[in-house]
Amino acid sequence: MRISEKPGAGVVQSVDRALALLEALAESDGGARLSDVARDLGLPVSTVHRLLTTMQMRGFAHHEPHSGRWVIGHRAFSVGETFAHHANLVGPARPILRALRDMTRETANLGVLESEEAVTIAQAESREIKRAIAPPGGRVPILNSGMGKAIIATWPDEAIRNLVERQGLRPMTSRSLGSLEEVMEEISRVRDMGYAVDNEEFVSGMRCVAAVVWSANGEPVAAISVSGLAARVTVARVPEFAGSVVQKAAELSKAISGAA
Amino acid sequence: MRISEKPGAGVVQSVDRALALLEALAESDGGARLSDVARDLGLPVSTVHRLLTTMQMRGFAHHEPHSGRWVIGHRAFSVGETFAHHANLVGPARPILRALRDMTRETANLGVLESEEAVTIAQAESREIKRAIAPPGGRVPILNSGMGKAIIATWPDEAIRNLVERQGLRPMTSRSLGSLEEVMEEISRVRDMGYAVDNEEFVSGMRCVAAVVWSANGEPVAAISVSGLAARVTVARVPEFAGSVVQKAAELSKAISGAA
DNA sequence: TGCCCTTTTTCCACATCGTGGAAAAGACAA
DNA sequence: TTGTCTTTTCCACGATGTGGAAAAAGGGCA
Repeated sequence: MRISEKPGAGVVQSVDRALALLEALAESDGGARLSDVARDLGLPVSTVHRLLTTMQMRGFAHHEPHSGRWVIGHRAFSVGETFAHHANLVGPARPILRALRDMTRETANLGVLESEEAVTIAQAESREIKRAIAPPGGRVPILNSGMGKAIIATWPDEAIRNLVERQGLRPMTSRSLGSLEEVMEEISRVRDMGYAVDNEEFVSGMRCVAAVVWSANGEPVAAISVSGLAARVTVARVPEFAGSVVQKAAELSKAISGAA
Repeated sequence: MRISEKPGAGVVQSVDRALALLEALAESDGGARLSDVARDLGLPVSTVHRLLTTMQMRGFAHHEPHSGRWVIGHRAFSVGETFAHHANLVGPARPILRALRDMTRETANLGVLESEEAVTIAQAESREIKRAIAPPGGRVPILNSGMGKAIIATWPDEAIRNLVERQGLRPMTSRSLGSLEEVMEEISRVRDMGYAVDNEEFVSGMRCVAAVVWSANGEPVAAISVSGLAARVTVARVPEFAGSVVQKAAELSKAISGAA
């Protein structure tokens, strides 16, 4: 991997080289020797050495004392890990949310759990009715939300009971879940169907259908939902909406795992 | 995170800054804005902008078109991944860690030794308490860590003495091991029990129970642990946790031996 | 042991390259 | 519209990165 390409305008040469170097280390299996990477990149050893020691000081590169080989450092690992958090969810999700909005004509949402609440992190608003359960950034109790229920339905029963015990239930409308039994029944319904419904449990007059989104490493990281006025998102049409939501949730799961 | 520290000798300023920038992006949840990181790092916006676009060209940083926020790029992720030639460990470990997390409700960890420190390479976070001893990529001195002790307990005494002599002890809390005698006693305890306990020896208030994972050819390659607040992971419950940890460690050992 | 060869590390003078102020271009809100 | 914010571009200056070359550190081999 020569560093052939001339440093495009407005690019910091040394940084560009350092990143190329990181990539070279990543490719080399079992670490690379200074002089080898230098040759591969077509750079003077002294230059590569300086870059490597700089990256070593920040833990992005690591010099194996025994083999004398350079490998990717732990810091590069921990920094890269955070890529898997939800910042990168939003990007791929947007076109999917828009498609979902256009299929259903209702508002499409993407949400995650954060400190035990469901948080909407992206949204494609209905073109017809500008009213959402929660605006982007808005928080809803997990058990009063379709997205929340879709996510925790993947948890073991024990964890769910625990959650209920820890934070209690907050019935906000007459239809909100009011007891642990109701919660467990509802959860088993969600598991059977493969999607969750918020049936006017947070705001009356608003209904919502949600499905879970899986990360590459098998964690339920988010949920996608469609929400709208109960008068339009009728009980009868829920299965229809659910089909679209489940499909799009699967699409997003795939998108965030596939992209490398 | 100011970049305060003067650029040590022999370090490339721009590269050092770029790496600090990556760390800042990683820390900021949900991305950071140009002017904010610039302020945080104490650097001119134009400089930060130049560094970011450089990193963007290589996919290490990514500019969310909608929110205008900068996040860690996919390349940083894929490069960081290779940190572990232990990759073949991490894959099989994930479902096992999740199961362990669900059995215990505490955070489950997988770690290896690297250049004489214990490094966490995978984790299933507790759903209830988001606080870990070390995040993925985090390093802990071997003798202040349950995982570290579990692994070196398989070494001959001579090698352990040698390690202690070479790197000394770093008592980080009042309970940390403080002398070679204490270490050897502790190690023999670990051997008797078949698991290691970090009893607030690295961070006070955090306790951890660990067991070793064996490779197909009988090398102690890793350790699995459960860690949590000392108030929840009480001394009385340690044997209970240990049962789960030992079981899961054995399961992983088997999984990585059976699989090619 | 001593010698030779390879690789890593340090050093330093030169000028390239990164720097950061400032101005321009956008982006929103009122 | 106008004002205030942020992002992006530009450019002259000199601090900073560069790479050749020399010194140091390994590592076989006899």
